[in-house]
Amino acid sequence: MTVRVRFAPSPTGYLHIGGARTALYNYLFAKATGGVFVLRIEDTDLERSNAEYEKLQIDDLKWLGITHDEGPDKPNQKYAPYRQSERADIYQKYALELIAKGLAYYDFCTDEELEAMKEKAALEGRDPIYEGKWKDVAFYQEACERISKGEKAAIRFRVPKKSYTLEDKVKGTVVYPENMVGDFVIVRSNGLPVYNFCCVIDDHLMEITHVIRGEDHLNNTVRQLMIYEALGAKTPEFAHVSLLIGHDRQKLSKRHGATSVNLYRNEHYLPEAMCNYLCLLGWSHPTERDIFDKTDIVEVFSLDRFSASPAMYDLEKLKWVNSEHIKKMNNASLIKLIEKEPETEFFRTQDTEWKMSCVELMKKYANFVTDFPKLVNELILNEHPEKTDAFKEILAWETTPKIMAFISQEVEKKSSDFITENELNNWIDQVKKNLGVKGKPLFQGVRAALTGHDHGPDLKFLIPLTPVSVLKNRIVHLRK
RNA sequence: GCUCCCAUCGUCUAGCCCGGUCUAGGACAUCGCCUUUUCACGGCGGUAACAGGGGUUCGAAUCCCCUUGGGAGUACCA
Repeated sequence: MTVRVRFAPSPTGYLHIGGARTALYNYLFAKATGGVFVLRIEDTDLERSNAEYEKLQIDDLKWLGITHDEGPDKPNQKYAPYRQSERADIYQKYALELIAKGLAYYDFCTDEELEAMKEKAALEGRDPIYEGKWKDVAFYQEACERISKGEKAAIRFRVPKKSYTLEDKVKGTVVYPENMVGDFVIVRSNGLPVYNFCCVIDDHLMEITHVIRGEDHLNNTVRQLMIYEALGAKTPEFAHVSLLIGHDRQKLSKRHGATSVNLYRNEHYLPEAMCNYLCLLGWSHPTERDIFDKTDIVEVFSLDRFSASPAMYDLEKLKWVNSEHIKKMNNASLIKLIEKEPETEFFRTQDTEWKMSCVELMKKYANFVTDFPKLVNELILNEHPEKTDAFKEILAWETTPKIMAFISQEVEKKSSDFITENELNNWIDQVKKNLGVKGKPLFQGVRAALTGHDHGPDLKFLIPLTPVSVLKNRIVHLRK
């Protein structure tokens, strides 16, 4: 039996970090088992759903490299359509079937009646469980007549009086007691079916074998178990992954800041890093590796390494993972990415050799691709570096002004575009011999004279990357 | 409230299922030291956790119960 998994987002907003994580787990599981990854759109809530969001979410998924085998954007597929809004007749058919079997019934209650029931229940300290006004099979004939006359009614599922047990891949055995839920609506009075109903029918019809989704669905599952049973359908395996939480330990949501994938995409985070980090929240590598890409992980991915407790989404660690992926990346690809960044004219117009050594040097300090232009501007192109206290302190050493005078004189003499590492070493040697400076005063002095900073990348790599024209202007600025 | 789920360093986690090898391992962050004739690189190291209480057992982070804490669900949303 081939594994078939699905990711089923509602197109009611941007792709969320948490959604991306569940999608990733499904994708990984499909790849690891040679299975099929299905994308299904759960857009039965017409008021909140929006086709634009569907497209945006698919784009974000694609950006992350989480590609589906089946979905609404692919033609001629066996299980189509993949949008719930296009499957209304299917749900209708099954709902009618359940009514015919007495497993569901029409409910003519008005919103006001329902509201009154809820208030009464709240007052009595009970759960607002539907009392079953139209539950009696004796109403069946009457209900059918009213419906055939065009009257509107919701369809409710008749909840069996028994408890249910789920063997969850992550949570273990979960027991849902009898009376946990009241008869619930499966089709709204406007004719549109409801999530718990569609979901089961689709998973059944699409032959989904494993449902990997967020823990927020764990309580829902009992309703779904009931429907599988009523349908006489085989239940898939379930894996309820723990939720992502924010710093306040609440379920991650918009108010925690950057929680949509497109924000990270816009900031040019590396998609591989994003997946790497997301994968690690709630799942652990069998050999405790923490930097990997999808191809590595597919070989070892399994459902038995999930943590059962929620995981806090932490930007600091994401940052680190991203920086590790930058270091891992080859320089040529990195250069391509950097050149797509704004304000990189100078970078783009240099020769390959320059770019290669620049990237090689800067990647040690960059956490994000967007750091490269910043680094280049700050470290290489800045002609007017801020004279920090640390710089002024170095300037106050008695040897520093002498070093500056010498360096300035040497730089002034240069007519080439760049100075070489050898030339730099030469200057350092001369300062050492002629001025008798060595050790910390020497290097700090030379660094201060050339860069205006008290720290930074190795001078022998940094200075040969800096245009002589910049050096000249910078030194004038620094000596003032 | 009710139902379900969860509980190891500040954070992500390994270990738990199959009790001894755990004076609890790794990673991020943080701190310190070393090295590179300077430094934001690199190397090494430190601080830091089994929520509490009862059992079971020769022995419990690991099994059971209770308490506490946290989370989720409780819709004609998904």
